[in-house]
Amino acid sequence: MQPVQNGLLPAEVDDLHQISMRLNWASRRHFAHELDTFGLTVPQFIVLHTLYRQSRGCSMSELAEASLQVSATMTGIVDRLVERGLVQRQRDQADRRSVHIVLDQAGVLLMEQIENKQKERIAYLLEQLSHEERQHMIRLMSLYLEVTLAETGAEDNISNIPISVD
Amino acid sequence: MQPVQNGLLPAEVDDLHQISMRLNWASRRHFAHELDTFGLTVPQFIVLHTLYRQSRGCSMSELAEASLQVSATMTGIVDRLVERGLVQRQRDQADRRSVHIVLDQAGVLLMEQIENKQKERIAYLLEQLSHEERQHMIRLMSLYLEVTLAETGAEDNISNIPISVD
DNA sequence: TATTGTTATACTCTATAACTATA
DNA sequence: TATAGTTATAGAGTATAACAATA
Repeated sequence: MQPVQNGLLPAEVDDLHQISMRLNWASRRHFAHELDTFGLTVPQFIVLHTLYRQSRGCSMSELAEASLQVSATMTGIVDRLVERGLVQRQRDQADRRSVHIVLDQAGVLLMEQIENKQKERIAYLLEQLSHEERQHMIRLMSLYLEVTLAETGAEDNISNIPISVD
Repeated sequence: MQPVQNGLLPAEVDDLHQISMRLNWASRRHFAHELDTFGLTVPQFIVLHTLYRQSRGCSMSELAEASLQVSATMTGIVDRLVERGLVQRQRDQADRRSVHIVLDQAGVLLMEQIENKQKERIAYLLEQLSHEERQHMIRLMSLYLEVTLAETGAEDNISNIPISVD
């Protein structure tokens, strides 16, 4: 219980360390099981989500960067999404090396279903809090996300893809 | 911007939905890369962490439950930890069906290193907040964890293993 | 019969390295 | 020569089903 800096207590560090590790793992498992009921894996969902928010589509390299993946991994994930008819590969006419990925109609419908279900769960959580606490939660989790992304070396990520093509 | 219930705004739901998804994915990737520098995978670390906090060891089924995994998966993970000399398998004399897993000396040393490094990162994050905000963060993330665990159907988890053997 | 744990199997993710096609 | 993407390869996690040993 010795103060360290800025009044920071070792017990606070221990608590948040423990909680963040447990939350990371429990969320991962929960997320995977929830998506499994829709026949999706987590990485597949991340790709669909990226495309869902970028309705004009993405190149493979943009998808890879947004998903924090190398391009070879992205090839396999997109292969399976194409097989399921959720996305389409389109050759770029301007630069024929590039491949443009777009959501298919079935992909859009699936994402609407999934995101609605996810938001119900978030709403349930937030209903237990006051308006002030909700704002606090959003701010603190954003901070946590920023610190995490900064260490991962990603300037940006899935919700805010660095698109240079325009 | 229509209030829904308890003054909850759709925009708040959207924000937290977006943030929690991004945080889930970014943490997963960050966590995996950090552990890779120690030659570990995330599931391997979860098992080591469970044993680290339960110094008397665990049975395979306890490990599986604490890690939110089925036992067949646990067998493979423990196999690799044994090969690396981080844990040991011991036959239980009382019930010879049961296998007791304990951390090896090398496993203890490795966990000390890793957890210290992780706590440095948490401390860096917390130093940016006031004491009140830190307490808020701990409380709100605990709440989030609880809701997640409740939906996963786990009464308990990695830090608080349901040990009946005693 | 029931329980504990392992084996067999099949699929997905992941990274690295080598490769093709295009610029 | 450099870039975009794919293929080949190897290893790890995951779940289901079948199985062996023990209770």
